[in-house]
Order: sequence, then structure tokens, then C-alpha cells
Amino acid sequence: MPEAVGIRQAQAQRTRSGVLAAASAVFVDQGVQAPIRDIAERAGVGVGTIYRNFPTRADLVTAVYRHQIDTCAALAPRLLEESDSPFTALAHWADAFVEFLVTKHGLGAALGSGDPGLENLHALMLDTLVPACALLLDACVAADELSPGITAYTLMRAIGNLCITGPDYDRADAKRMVATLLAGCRRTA
Amino acid sequence: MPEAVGIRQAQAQRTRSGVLAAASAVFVDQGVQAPIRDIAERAGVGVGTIYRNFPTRADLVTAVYRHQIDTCAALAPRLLEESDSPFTALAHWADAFVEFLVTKHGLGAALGSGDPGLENLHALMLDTLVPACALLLDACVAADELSPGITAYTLMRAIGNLCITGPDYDRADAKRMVATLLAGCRRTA
Amino acid sequence: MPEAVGIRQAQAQRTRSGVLAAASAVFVDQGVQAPIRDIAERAGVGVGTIYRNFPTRADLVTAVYRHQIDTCAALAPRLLEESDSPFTALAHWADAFVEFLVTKHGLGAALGSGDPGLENLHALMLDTLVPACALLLDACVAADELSPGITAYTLMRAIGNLCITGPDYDRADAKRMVATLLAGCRRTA
Amino acid sequence: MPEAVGIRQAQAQRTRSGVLAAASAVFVDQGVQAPIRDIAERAGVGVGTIYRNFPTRADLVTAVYRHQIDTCAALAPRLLEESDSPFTALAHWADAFVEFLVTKHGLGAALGSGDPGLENLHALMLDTLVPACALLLDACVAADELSPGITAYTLMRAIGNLCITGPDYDRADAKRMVATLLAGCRRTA
DNA sequence: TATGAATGAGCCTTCATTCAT
DNA sequence: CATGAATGAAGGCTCATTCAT
Repeated sequence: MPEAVGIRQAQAQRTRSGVLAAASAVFVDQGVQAPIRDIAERAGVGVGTIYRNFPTRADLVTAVYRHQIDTCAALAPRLLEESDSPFTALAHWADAFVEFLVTKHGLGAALGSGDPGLENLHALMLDTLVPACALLLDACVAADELSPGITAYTLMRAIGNLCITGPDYDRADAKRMVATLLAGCRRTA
Repeated sequence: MPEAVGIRQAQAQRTRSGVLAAASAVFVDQGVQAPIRDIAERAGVGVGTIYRNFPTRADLVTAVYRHQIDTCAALAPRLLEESDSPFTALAHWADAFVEFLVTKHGLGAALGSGDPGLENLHALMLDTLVPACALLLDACVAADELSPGITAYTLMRAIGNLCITGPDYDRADAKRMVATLLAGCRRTA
Repeated sequence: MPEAVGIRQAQAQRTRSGVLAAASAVFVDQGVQAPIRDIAERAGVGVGTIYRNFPTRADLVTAVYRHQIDTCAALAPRLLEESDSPFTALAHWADAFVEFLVTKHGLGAALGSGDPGLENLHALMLDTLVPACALLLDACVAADELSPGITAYTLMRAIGNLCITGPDYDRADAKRMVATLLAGCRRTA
Repeated sequence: MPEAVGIRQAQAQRTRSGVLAAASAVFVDQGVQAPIRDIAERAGVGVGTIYRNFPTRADLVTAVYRHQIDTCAALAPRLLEESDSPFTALAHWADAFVEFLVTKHGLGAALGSGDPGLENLHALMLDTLVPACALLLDACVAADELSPGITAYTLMRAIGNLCITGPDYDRADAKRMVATLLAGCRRTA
């Protein structure tokens, strides 16, 4: 019954997607530390289903953000082509990165917490975004637009930290501070 | 028996100090959300003793950091006098602030978490450090050394965020990024 | 697998019933303020199971007594039909109410305690028993068998209080005192 | 130094009185289950002092109410002399008893709870008030004004229960119900 | 594979009680 | 005798995680 298997697989895939969508929404509302049950309820599935598909919370967080991370990474080479200068490309890319982070309540804090359960996500970002960022930084260095000694990882981590928002420090503040940080990175020729 | 009272008060004070020391240590290990029991065990006291001395977690957190916060705030006017330029004073003060934050694992994250239970600490920093920082910022503005539109609170919040360290983003990185951020704040004359 | 679901639901129902039975027993021994843990142990379940089924203590208390309360309320119109006089019906109904209360150690005290957590139960009794009692009182008034100025709620509260038994004041005493109270309510024609 | 001893005793007596006054006030506000610490604070003494003078809560409760209980008991023979009929005297005495109970939040409930720690108080009331009440009841019986089979203890217990007030059953309701109960006790000649 | 009832560890908080001074 | 700091048992509640169906 190969067809039945296919149907079952498709159903399983649909379940997975539903969980991811629900988790994404709940993460926005409550942060990445939201109770698993809340996610299950939003997805209309049992908690067991979530544990089956995503044994650890980090697996779930990672899966939720993988697509957006990939998209963000893919943006780097495109911006580099389209922009007047490498630095402009870097600034635009940082904007996109901030936009990604700023709606994810608690993600920045979680990443910064050193939580060992989030190493997956950490690794994913390292593997995916760091090269993208490095591409831009290298271009900036080549164009002599950047102060030396700034690594992609450190910069991304700093940007990530700056995106931890709160009642008196909102998205606009984060954006402004990131822009300021980048201004500070610019080589003053 | 005034002496006996003195002895008891001294003992109570020692207990209080022991709790503060234990809390400080536990905060470094586990962050400011560490279980009260852990702090009590580390201090070698019962949980009741902690609740007696610090009814809320925020009271405890605040007490742990109050002295250092005060010291940091008092530094601002002194630096302003001693330094060549207001901006230099600001940079030095930021160094001190970073030094304070970077050894307190989790404090920055806690400040950034918006946790309602930590409003006391938030208020303490607002009341104490924001004016100190504002003093320096105002001086910089007066000397035309600073880009406009940067508030003391936002800057401190950003610095606090940049001080959330981890395995691959250490104190040196934080210091460098804060310096970079300040460089970005500097008016490009 | 509809059968499997049925089995699980049946199991859940059995658990719920077991909790209610255990709670009922523990309430007799310790009163309605008994620790949830004790009830869980008696029922052979975890505390979480009790919280799942009955989020608040009042939910549990209410569930335990709801059936008996309903039965008691349903008795009123029936007695009114069957009895020679409204007052006789009232007396019989009071007997039944006493019978209900007197075996529930602590329920009367709980109702009388004004505990805000038991408002649900209070409401249940108001909604269910007060109308039943009022039906009888109204009939008595219509038959000119009752002193004026006695409300159903007050009477029930008084009866409830009289049913708080102890070592030297047992069920028989409560019954006698309630009968005496009703005698005092009777219009002396 | 007999004088010094006398001074010390006087001081101790003053402390005791202060504790009793504080306890009395706190009992009115919070009921007889109020935290010992609250009483100590109100009295301006340490908790140890209360434990020294009143090892158990029941000792304290008993001491607080002993005077009022004695006064109430002493009222009975006086009312019997002054009143037209024994039953009138009983009614007046019940009023006084209600007045005593109704301001003591939780005392009635505590007495009714079978709390073993309150046996002292129970015993005190038995020893003091039951004879006083019995005096009146006996006089009523002798005057053929009372239904037979009502013991002083049971009647007092019933009155005590009727005095457990709450938000929707206040002092006036209690008074009315006690009057009704007594009306029910009256021999209908 | 999906379900969700059940479990119980873990944390919070209160307060009766002890005891060194 | 008085004090009140210290203790820790007790109970409330939440939620991650398991597992029988």
C-alpha cells in the first residue's frame, strides 16, 4: 500500500507544519519559553505529538526559525550585488536581521543565556548566518570601509543582544542602536 | 543588656551579608532567577531567613547590586572633572559600567527580560545610573561631541544588552562592542 | 480507533470519580480545607491530576456536593405536593437538608467561613437551594403559617450553622435544634 | 530585694495585659487563627514573650475571653432577679451571649471545628457558662415556660453556631435567628 | 503515529516554634 | 524574663515529560 504510506506521510508533514506555525505564533506572544501545552493547544494536537516531532524545546525553536534564518542568510549576497557599497549592504542586512530578531520575544535573551539546550539553534545560526555576515564584512574590509578586528560572529552576537527589547526599549530603539553600532564599525577615512 | 543586643544585631548583620554573598555567587552561576532554596543552601540558612530579610526577589537582587550601582553612579561626575573631554569621560564611565555588568552573569539579561518582579531593580538603575549617565551625555552634547537623539536610558540599556556574555562572546568582546557603539555615537565633526 | 478513545475516556472518568470519592472522604475527615496532596494520596493519583480536573479547590468541593445539592433542591416541590401543609413540607425538607449537611463534616463551617475561594459553592447553593427553600417559604407565607421577615437564604444559613456538629453536639442535637428553630418560625395562630 | 521582685512581677503583669489587649484586637480583625507574629507586633513584644505566657494558641484565646465569659456568666442570676419571667431573663441573657460571640470572628467556627487545641476554651465555657445557662433553663422549666429536653450545653452550642456570621449573614441575622430559636423553645401553653 | 491523562519534581511562600543572647 | 532571628515543615501551584491506548 505505497499510496497509504504516502498519505500518512503527507498527514505527518501537515501535522509538523501545523505545530511549527502554532509554535511561531506562541513564541511571538509568550516568548520561546512558552509552555509546550500552550503550543499543542494552539496547534490542535496533543503534547505527545510535539515531543515526537521535536524531542527538545531547542529542536522546536530551531525548526521554527530555520526558514527565516535561511532567508536572511540568502539576503546577504543579493544585497551585496544590489547596493552601492559593501557597507550599505551590511547596513541593510543588519536591518533585516534586526527585523527577524525583534519580534521573537526572548529569543535573543535565550541565545545569550548560554542555555545548553539551545546549542542547536546556536549552531544553526553559526553555520548559516555567520558566513552570510562574513561575506559582507569581508567585502567591507576589501573596500576599506570597516574598522579591523570585528568578526562576523561577534557582530551578530552584539546585534542579537541589542535586539532584546522591553517596555522602555522597543524595536525602534533597537534599530537605532544597531545603526549606531554599525556607524561605530565604519572606518573613518 | 545593650551588649547582648549588639551581638545579636551583629549576628543578624552577618547573616544578611552571608545571604547577599551567597545570592551574588548563585546569581553568577544561575542568573537572578535562581531558586531561593539554592541561595539559602549556599548561605547555610533556611529559606525563611531570606524571606525575612528580602521579602521579594527584587529586594534581594537590588540589595546585591545596590552598592556597586551607587559606586558606578558616583564615578560619573568625578570622571567628568578629571577627563580631557566629556566624551572621554563617557567612554571611561562606560568601561566601568561594563566592568560592573560583565561579571554579573544574568543581570543584563534580567534587566532586559522585562520581568515585572524586577521593577525595583529597574527603578534603582533608573534613579541612580540614568542621571549619572545623563550628566555625561549632556556634557557631551554641550561640547558638541555627541550625535543627537540618544537618551541615557536607551544607551544604558544598549550597553547592558551588549554585556550579556557567553562562551563565544566574552568580556573582551563586550568591551569592544560597547566601545564601537560609543564610537558610533560620537559626532563626526 | 473509537474504542480506544472510549476506553481512555472511561479511564479518565474513573479517575475523576476516584478523585471525587477520595475528596469526599477526606472532607469528612479533615474538612474542605484539607491539603490537596492528601486527597491525591487517598485517590492514588498525582496532585496534577486533581488540578487538571478541578483547577480550584472550590471546583472540587462543588463537584463533590453538586449531585446531593441537586437532589435536595428537587425534593422541595415534591414535598410541597405530598404534604398536608406547606409548613410540614418545609419541616421535612429541612430534615433532608440537615441530613445532607450533617454527614459532611466541615461543609457547614466552610460555608460559614466566608472563605473567598468557596464562592463557587456559595453560588451553587444560592442558585440551587435558595430557590427551593424559597418555594417552601412562600407557600408557608401564603398559608399564613410563617412569621414574616424570614428569608430563604438566612434560614438556610442558620440551618447550615446549626449542623456544625462536634463531640458533644451530634446529628441528633442538630436535628432537634433545627426543628426548634422552625418551630420558632411558625406563626402562632 | 523583695521590692525589685515586685517591680519585675508588675512589669510581667503589664506585659501579659498588653498581649491580651493586642490579641483581643487582632482576633476581632483577623479571627482567632491570626498569626502569632501579628499579635506580637500589635503588642509591641517579641513572639517569644507570647509563647512564654501562653504556650498554646488556645491558652491565649482562653485568656482573652475569660473575663468576658465570666461577666456573661455573672449576668444570668442578675437577669433572673430583675426580669418578669424566667424566659425573659433567658432571652436577655442570650442577647448578651450573642453580643459576645458575634464580634469574635471565627471563634464560633473554631469552637465548632472540634479543634483539639481549643479544649481549654471549650472547658472554660462548659464550666462557666453552662451552669449560668442551666440556671435560667431550670427556672424556665420550673415556671413551665420551656419545652422539655433542651440542655444548656446544646442550646449554647446552637446559639454559638448561629453566631457564625459572614458577608450575607450578619450580626442582625444572627440575633434574629437566635430569637427565633428561643421562640421555638418556648412552651406553647 | 497521535493522543492527552497522569505523574511528580520543583519552586514559591507562610508561619508556628525554638533558642541563643 | 524578653527578644526576635532563624529554622524548616507544610501546602499551593505549574509544567515538562512519559506512556498506555
